[in-house]
Amino acid sequence: MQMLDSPFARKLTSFATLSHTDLNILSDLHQRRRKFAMGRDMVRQGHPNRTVYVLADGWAFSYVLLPSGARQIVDFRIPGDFLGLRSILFRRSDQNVEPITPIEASEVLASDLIDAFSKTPALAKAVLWAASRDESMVADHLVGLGRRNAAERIAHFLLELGARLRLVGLASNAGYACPLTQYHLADALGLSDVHVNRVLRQLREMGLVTFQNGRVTFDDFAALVTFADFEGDYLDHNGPARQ
Amino acid sequence: MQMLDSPFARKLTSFATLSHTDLNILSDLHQRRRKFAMGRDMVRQGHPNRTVYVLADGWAFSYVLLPSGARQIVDFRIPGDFLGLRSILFRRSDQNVEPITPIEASEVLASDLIDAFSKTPALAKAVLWAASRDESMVADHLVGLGRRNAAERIAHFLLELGARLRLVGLASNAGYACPLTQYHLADALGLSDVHVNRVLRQLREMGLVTFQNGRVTFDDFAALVTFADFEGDYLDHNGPARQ
DNA sequence: CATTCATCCTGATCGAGATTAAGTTTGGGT
DNA sequence: ACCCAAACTTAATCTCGATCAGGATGAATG
Repeated sequence: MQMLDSPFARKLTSFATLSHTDLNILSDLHQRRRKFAMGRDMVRQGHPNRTVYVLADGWAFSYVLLPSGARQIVDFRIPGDFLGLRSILFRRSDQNVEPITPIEASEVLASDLIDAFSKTPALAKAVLWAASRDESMVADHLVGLGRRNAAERIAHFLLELGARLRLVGLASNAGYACPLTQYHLADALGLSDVHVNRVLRQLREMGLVTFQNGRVTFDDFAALVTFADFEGDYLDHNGPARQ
Repeated sequence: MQMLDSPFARKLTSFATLSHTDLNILSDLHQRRRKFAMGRDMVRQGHPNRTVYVLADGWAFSYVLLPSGARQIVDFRIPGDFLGLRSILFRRSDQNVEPITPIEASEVLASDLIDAFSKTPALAKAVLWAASRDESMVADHLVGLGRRNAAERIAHFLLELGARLRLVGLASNAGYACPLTQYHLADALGLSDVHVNRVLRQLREMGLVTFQNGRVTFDDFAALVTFADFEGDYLDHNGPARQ
């Protein structure tokens, strides 16, 4: 069964909360694979949204456009993540989602997902857990924007992204492949592109981390963790609590 | 039944998604009323948390403390809100919660709440909806921090808070009672207390809004909405989608 | 092969907001 | 009536990061 090999299943099963039957029910929900080209919105602000996607391959990000023209990226979505989970109960999306790379995603009808809650309460738990985790990440992001300077912000962000990617086997302590541009970083971290470039150079010259050629390399992981005051543990082994 | 008059029930029922039996089951879960004195943490960062509270009366806020000593307030909780919802599945809290005023809250055991999901799937939906709404608010907050200047940020924040309070009958277009200090605003909005004071004066002198003596007064609501580029609709009638 | 276009890089200048360092108002306690 | 601690207010100075104005590179397109 393809499902059991996907980053999604890998993440969920790593918390050992879903039984095999649960996973099968979830697997049945996956209606079809869809591909999305980069640069065009998958979900649009203010539009009703009746489907959820599970990202199988590729990266995307959700963002808000302000009338000033400024763009704030709220978070990045990597393989194994839900796309548009929040908008299944909120009737319309308050954010846009745009692919960074070509995307493959499994489509799930929101109504099917909700109906499945009654069949397998464990699924409701898992989905609520995913939502909680998303909120946690957004909250962390928020703390960075509010109370960290540019260098700490960038360092922290790169570490956090690494921690998430490690969960689905796409990163190590050495580094990871990363399709983001410096513009993405700027819009996510509330900085100008120029300044992101400058600070990245500083971090590189300090021998902490290198962000270049589509790759993030941790030159001195321990020092970077100290510098950014990063606590990566909350993502690692905090699956749904077992009763 | 006391439950049906609470801000909590008022909010949930206003979306017409919970049946009376659902509400009764939820009501049975409320174990006991607890009071908390202001200034002392109800939930502490890094501590396990096995209970959820529903705020019946008073205000609180959740925050993160950075090693630099800086404090970032993630959000404010007002009557009708869950407290610690995120940490019921995340085994430990990544944030602190501190009362602003004396608090009265109903305690719900996390395990009871989760068990109830199997009895009434509608409850799972409602809880997921609450979590989604929380995430939406945090995301909005994030956008403000990233891409709005101090004045827009403060104006937007005061409007958003007003919209939330209106939902539970604690505010009107004229204004609302607000126990926050300027320090709270500063730590929520990533500004210094001094600058908050300055900008509040500017907003007052522009005839937009007055934040004084524990009260927020909208001197020119329409102008303020324009100034802050506020879209208050998403809170109003976006309850769980009806199938 | 020339030409766009996106990405990345750099230096100079400027401004929003932080910091510092006061003073004032308010309310509670004794 | 007094003291004290919060909360609030204001002004002067400094710093971080934005903005402006470029140039360099490589990949994709004609």
